[in-house]
Parts: sequence; C-alpha cells; structure tokens
Amino acid sequence: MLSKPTMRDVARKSGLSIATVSRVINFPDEVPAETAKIVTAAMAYLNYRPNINGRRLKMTQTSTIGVLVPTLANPVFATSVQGIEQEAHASGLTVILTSSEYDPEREMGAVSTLLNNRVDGLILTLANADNNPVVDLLLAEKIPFVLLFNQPSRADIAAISVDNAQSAYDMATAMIAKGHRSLAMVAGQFESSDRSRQRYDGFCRALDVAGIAQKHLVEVRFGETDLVAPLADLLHGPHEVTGLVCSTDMLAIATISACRSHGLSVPDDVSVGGIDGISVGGLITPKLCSAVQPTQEMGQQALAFLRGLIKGQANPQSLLLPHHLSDGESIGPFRRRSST
Amino acid sequence: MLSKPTMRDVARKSGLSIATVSRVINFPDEVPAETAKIVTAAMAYLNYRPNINGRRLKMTQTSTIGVLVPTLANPVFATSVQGIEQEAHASGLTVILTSSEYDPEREMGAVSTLLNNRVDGLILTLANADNNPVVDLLLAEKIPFVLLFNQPSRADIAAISVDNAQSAYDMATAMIAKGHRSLAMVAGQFESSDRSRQRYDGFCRALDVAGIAQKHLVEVRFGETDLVAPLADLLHGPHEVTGLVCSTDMLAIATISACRSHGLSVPDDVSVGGIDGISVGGLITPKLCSAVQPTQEMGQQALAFLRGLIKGQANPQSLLLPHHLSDGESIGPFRRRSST
DNA sequence: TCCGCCAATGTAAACGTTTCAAACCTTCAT
DNA sequence: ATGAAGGTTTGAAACGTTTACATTGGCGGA
Repeated sequence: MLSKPTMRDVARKSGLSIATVSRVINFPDEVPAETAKIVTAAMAYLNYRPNINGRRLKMTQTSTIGVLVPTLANPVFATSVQGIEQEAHASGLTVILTSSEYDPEREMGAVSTLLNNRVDGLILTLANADNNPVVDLLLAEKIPFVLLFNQPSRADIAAISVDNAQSAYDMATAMIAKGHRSLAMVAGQFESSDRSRQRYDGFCRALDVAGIAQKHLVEVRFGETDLVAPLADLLHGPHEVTGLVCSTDMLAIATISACRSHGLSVPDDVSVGGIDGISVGGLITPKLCSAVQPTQEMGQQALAFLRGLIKGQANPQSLLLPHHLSDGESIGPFRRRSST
Repeated sequence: MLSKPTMRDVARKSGLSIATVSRVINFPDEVPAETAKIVTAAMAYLNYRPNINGRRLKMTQTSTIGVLVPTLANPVFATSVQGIEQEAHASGLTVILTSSEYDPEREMGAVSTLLNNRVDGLILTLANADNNPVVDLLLAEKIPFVLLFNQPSRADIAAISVDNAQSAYDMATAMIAKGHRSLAMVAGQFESSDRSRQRYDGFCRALDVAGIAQKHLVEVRFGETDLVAPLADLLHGPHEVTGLVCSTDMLAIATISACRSHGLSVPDDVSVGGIDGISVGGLITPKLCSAVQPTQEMGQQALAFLRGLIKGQANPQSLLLPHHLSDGESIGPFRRRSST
C-alpha cells in the first residue's frame, strides 16, 4: 500500500461499486444491512479514511466554519472560542482558527484565507464593526457570518454581544453611588476595539447623568500589562482619581497591580472595576468587580446562530445579552486618601 | 454570475488557458509580466477566489495542520495556541482547532477528524502521552506530529515541554528552604493529565530528599475553581499544612482564593506555588510564585519543529525547555499558625 | 531556406468524492 | 409468458485544481 486507500479501493475489495461505498458512508440506512457489513469490513481491512477534501470539492457545503479573534492571549476570547469549538464539535463542524493580533489590516487577510477555504460561515470579533471592509466583503459575497462581542450600529447584521455602553455605565454608576466623584476610564486603544469606545461612551454618560464634568481617559495598547507608568499621572496628579473603570477585566487586573505598585490599596484608596467577567476575576484578591457577560455561552450561541444562518432558517439580527455586575471587593466606598 | 468563478472562467475571460492562470497564481515569475497582468486583471474583474479544496485534492500537501488541546479555558493552552497560530500565519498554514475537554475518549475522535482532513501534521496536548492509542495511530500512519506540554517516556517522538518533575521539585524545594515541613500537592486529576502525575513525582522526590515522610495529595477535577471544600481537611486537619504546591497556575490561583475563604493568609499562614507561568499570575496579589515556562514560545517552537518534520528535515525528538521560578510573593517563610 | 531551440502557452489526465440517471434483478399480478 | 413494480446497484460525469507533456511560434545560425 504505497498511498492512502480510496473509495475505489474499498469498492474493489468489496466487489461493489464506488457509488455503493459512498452510500454506505453517507446514508447507511438506505442500504441493506448485509451490503453495509461487507463494505464496512473492507474499509476496516484497508484502513480506509474518507478524504474530506474530495467531498468538499464536490459538495457545496464544506461543514467548515472560520473563526477570527483578536488574540487567544486574552481569556475572554479564548473562552468564547472554547464555546464555539464545543458547539462545533457537537454539530460535526470543523473549525479553522485565525487571529488578527488586534491589527485591522490583518483582518482582511485572515478572512480572505477563510473564504478561500470555502467555509460555510464565520464568527468574527473585529476591531471595528462599523465601516469595515471585511463586513462589506462578507455581505457582498453573501457568506453567513456572526459578529461576537462587536455591537454594530446596523441592525441587519448578525451580532452577539452585551450592551457595551450600558456595562460601563452600570459600573461607573456603581462607583458614583459609593461616593466617588473623580473617575477615570482605563481603556484599550479605541483604534483596535470598538467595544472599548462604546464602553467609554457609557462611562461618559454615567458621569454626565451624575453631573460630573471631569472625565479622564487613558488609552492602553492591547497586550500591555505594565500600567504603572500610564497610570502615574492619574493616581498622583492633581485630580486624585479614586474610581477606575477599565474596559476589560484583563486591564482591570493590570490596573489593580499598578495601583499596588503605586502604594495604593484597592479598594481602600482606589476602586477598580472591569468588564467581561473572566473567570480568574472571581478568584483574585480583591475579588474583581466586573460587568459579567456569559462568555462561553456567547460562543456557543454564536455558533448555533450561525448554523441557523447557514441553513437559511434565520435572519441576521443583533442579539444583546444581559450582563450583571458581580459582587466584587475591588470597589468600595469613597475615602479621602490618607497621603499622596 | 450564479456561482463562484473558477480558474476556467478566468482563463476564458483573459483569453488564455487554465494552465497559464494556474502558473500566474503559483509561479508568478515563470510567466511574462505582461501575461500576468492580463490574468490578474481578469481575476480582479471576476472577483476570482482560488478554491483551496481543489488544490488540496490534487496536491499531496494540504498546508493545513491540526491542533488538539484539552481546553482553551485554561490560559496555558490558549496562550500556546496563540503561539502556534502566529507561526502558522507566518508560514501560510491553516490551523484546524479541536479540544478534548480533558476526555481521553474524545482525543481519538478529534484526531480522526483531523486525519480525515488530511492535515500535514498535528500538534497535540494529550491527557497521557504514554500507551496512548492516538500516538500509536499517528506513528502507524506516519503522520508528523509534535506533542506539546506532554513529556513522553519514549525519546523518539517529538515533544516540546519543560521538565515537569523538576518544576515541581524546584517549587517544593523552594518551600522547604523557607522552613516549611508540612507540604501538600494540589494536582489536577492524574487520569486526565500526565503532567500532573509527573509533577507530583517531582514533588515527592523533593520531600524525600528533605527527609519529609508525610506527603499529602489532593486531586482536583479539571475546570474546578472552588477548592474550599477539597482543601478543608488539609488546612484545618491535624497536619497543619503550610506549603501547597499546585500542579498548575490556575489551580494555584484557585487555591489562594480557597485559603483566603478559610481565613488563612497567603503567604503569612500558607505558602502557595504554581507551575506554568501564566501571565495573570504576575498581576495578582500576592504575586504568584510559579515555575514559569515560555508558553507562547513553546507553541511557536512546536509549529517550527513540526514544519521541519513535515519537510522531512528533522527527526522526532523530545525537547526539554528550561523553566525558572518566578519571584512571587505567594510563598514566604514558615511561621507557626497564629490560630486554627 | 531550413533546422533546431527556447520561451510561452495549451491539452488533458489526474486527485477522491457525490449523485443523477440508468441498468439490473426479483417478485408478483395479469 | 409478459410486464409492471420496486428495491439494489452501477456508470459516469462532475467539482476546481495541478502538472507532465505536447504544441506553437519566433529567432538565429548554418
């Protein structure tokens, strides 16, 4: 046996035709049990393995979906992909994974590769869902796709997310309720994350409602974990910021760490809140207060939804899932700082 | 245009043959610039997209690799996959992702799917690298593969890992050096992780060397984050355990959290160390002391190595990468407990 | 003028499937 | 005996590429 056995070999071995073999594989019950047995035996004997690429070429559906996330280094995305993979496994779909490293330029290339693979559909987390050439391309090619975590302004494209602005609004409001008046947002670069901007908008709205004029903002490069320098001004400047709303839990954890390096206690001196609800958040000290979204379930839902789109049973629409503030210890009542 | 344009359409449009079109795509410089221009124009005009599945069917190489990890919910694996994906992107490879959810039964199914996809090679993290039918299958089918994090006893299969036993040994020894005499290991279920067992072995050896007879062990189901109950006996029992070596950082973080729930301070009452070196470990309070491995780089190396195997330029061999203990605050000198 | 050579291009046969239409058998009613 | 019916099976044509091999045409040298 020089090369892999094919259906033809199985057919020869079992004295039947290649068409029958195919039917045994794909529609076992449209074939007499006796024949099936013969063919299965031949397959086992030859160690036959169907070549999915042959099938893919012939069929219009490839049973393959493409996934694009910014990075797997952030547990939010990793967890969502885990959810996607679970559902995909359950429905017999193959997952092709790509990541953009938060680089909008790379998104198009990645999607292009995915389309060349003739995926049946895609699940994407884009840097920016609005005015995105990738979205236009997908729409033009009529390829089913679901955005995950993105919250596009158009209502006619499929997206699964929480209300980003509201999450940040709720978090900021919670801090204000605890007496904080000098608040800042620590956000991932807007350029690489529309969520970040939307969350900042919610933050601003909360401050407006409370009549707080001063809004502080620090934009942080993604992947950055050392926030000691970026936060120095905020923490030691003239503003005496006591409430830090972070656009992601990873940032919040890094922020808490930086506060500590600055000799400040969380939540005694500074309150810190995150958004996302990654699972480590609940394990650290202080327990992270976060606007929690059901990350893994969102991945599962995204795939379920995508399946509907592929089958043509569903129409693209945005789904906003509920979030809730976790009872973390990282935010506390306002106290005047003991010393600078 | 009812269906997608094919190479034949491009050929027709440009008045050239399908072979020429193929050449323009695959060997642009074996074709006169003029012709290339014509063809490229036709492709652009028709919105042509090569169907990779056609190519895959014809060629023996598919430029696709399969990845199998236990779960993406643990940042260790997520980070390694991020490394793999990075390298894959750089070398123009497509990544098919699967996860076993720590279930050895699922491993075979996943690998089978991957083989049906005719991947050029695979990168796997298996529950157990020894006596594993998956490994036997891969060896029999002569498919290049690299184990990641697994440390098989056979030296002739490719594997990239750190010295698991030594990591745990170092961590335990560090604790002993700080005066701890009552130590326990908190380990992921051996059944679903050979690393866990190997690390336990190293732990035991360290205790042997120090002449400590009493070895405590708690095996924890993977994914479990609430360790309050599992650790109750250890922390409040008659042994007064003061040093907890955890088989992973995730477990260590959960362990610290549980200690706290039990009213114990880390590191004042109990020292806790982890293994893996996930990045959040460095951000939490107390900073996690961990036997750090270069997770993402390991993923990259695994892919680089796999490429070598695929090209036939390398021979399978196990690579042990160096690890180092991070200077965490989660372990401290032994102190008699203030109160039970 | 003819030949041979070379670069540029074309022809056609795979690759391993799926699937439609047609062929084949039995069996059974007429 | 004949034919219709119906359950099984088969032949053969795709699907979109790659590639070994054949063809073409132009050009320089004899």
